[in-house]
Amino acid sequence: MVNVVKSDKSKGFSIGEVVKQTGLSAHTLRYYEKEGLLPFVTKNSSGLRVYTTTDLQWLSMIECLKDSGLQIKEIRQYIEWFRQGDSTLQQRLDLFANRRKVLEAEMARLQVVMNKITFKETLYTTAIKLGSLEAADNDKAIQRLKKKLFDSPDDFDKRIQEAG
Amino acid sequence: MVNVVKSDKSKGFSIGEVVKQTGLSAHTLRYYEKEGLLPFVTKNSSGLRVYTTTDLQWLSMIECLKDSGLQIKEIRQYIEWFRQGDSTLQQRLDLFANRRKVLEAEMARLQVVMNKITFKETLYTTAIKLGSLEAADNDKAIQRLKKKLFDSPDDFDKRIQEAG
DNA sequence: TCTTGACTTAGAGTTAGCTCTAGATAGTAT
DNA sequence: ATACTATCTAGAGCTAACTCTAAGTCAAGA
Repeated sequence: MVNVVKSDKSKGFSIGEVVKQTGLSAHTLRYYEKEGLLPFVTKNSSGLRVYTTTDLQWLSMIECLKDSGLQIKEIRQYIEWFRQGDSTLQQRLDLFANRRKVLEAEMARLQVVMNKITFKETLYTTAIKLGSLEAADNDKAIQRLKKKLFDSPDDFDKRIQEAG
Repeated sequence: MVNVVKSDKSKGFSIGEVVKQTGLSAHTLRYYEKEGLLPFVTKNSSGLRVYTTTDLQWLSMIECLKDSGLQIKEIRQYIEWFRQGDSTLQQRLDLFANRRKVLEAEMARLQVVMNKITFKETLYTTAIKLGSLEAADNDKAIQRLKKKLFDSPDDFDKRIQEAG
């Protein structure tokens, strides 16, 4: 009934099997390959792609690098460095060190946004309780919270309060 | 020498002044307006935009919502709710509550990525010290660290190790 | 043999969020 | 008067990362 492309597990996986394992679409897998992210994928005598366990490991690494905010072309650069061997260890270390710094900055940024959003959540909860946004804005507890959260010397909000 | 458009501070700011204050480009400010994010901006008798302090407050709010991951059309929706008054308090509260959940998930995700990147940084530091990536991979301390970080039951990396 | 379904390719289309261009106007400086 | 600068509009162009289309190949099942 079901027509499954068998790709002889000892030799690797078909693109359909990789789709199931990774959740990526076949389109995306071919796109990644065209962009140089999967330089190890081979084809069988019929022209079908055969993915090895190493290719799946690379897809996992690509996912990690993407999640860290790297662009496709930067991931390709990393893979090229990998293929060049130990002479590029320093470049790759630099890339990871830079990623860590970017991630740290991003997490700090998100924490600032989180504080603002949480304040708004409190503000609107109070507004619903009191019946209007204006009443909540004039609420003493809300004003104290706002002062506590945003009246630090270098916060932009000290000068320009957010609307809404 | 310098030709500054004077927009009578008591009545507001020119687009050039807003560019300086916000760091956004004039193109972007007009684009936001076209997309419905600045429905309060008026024009003077010459057809030039005049921004008020309220508009600057909205730009600050827009920045916050964008930073929280909201799309432009979702921000427009929020602004429409705001203009509709207290009858939409619940929708706005829901939006903020949802934002907080999304931000929490995003921060958790970033922490996972951070662990992986930090491991890679340690791995490559060791590789440079030992002279090759293979030597670092075989290093006992590295293997212990890898086991400690990634051998939890539901980590994908338990089954598919990352390459590179 | 015919059909089905998974695969192949080259290349076009999509989306978000800008970013820029061209040509016009209005006010200021020399 | 002339030049300069800031602004205006409509609409085209750009980038990243997909996402899809059309037309074709290939192997297995009824």
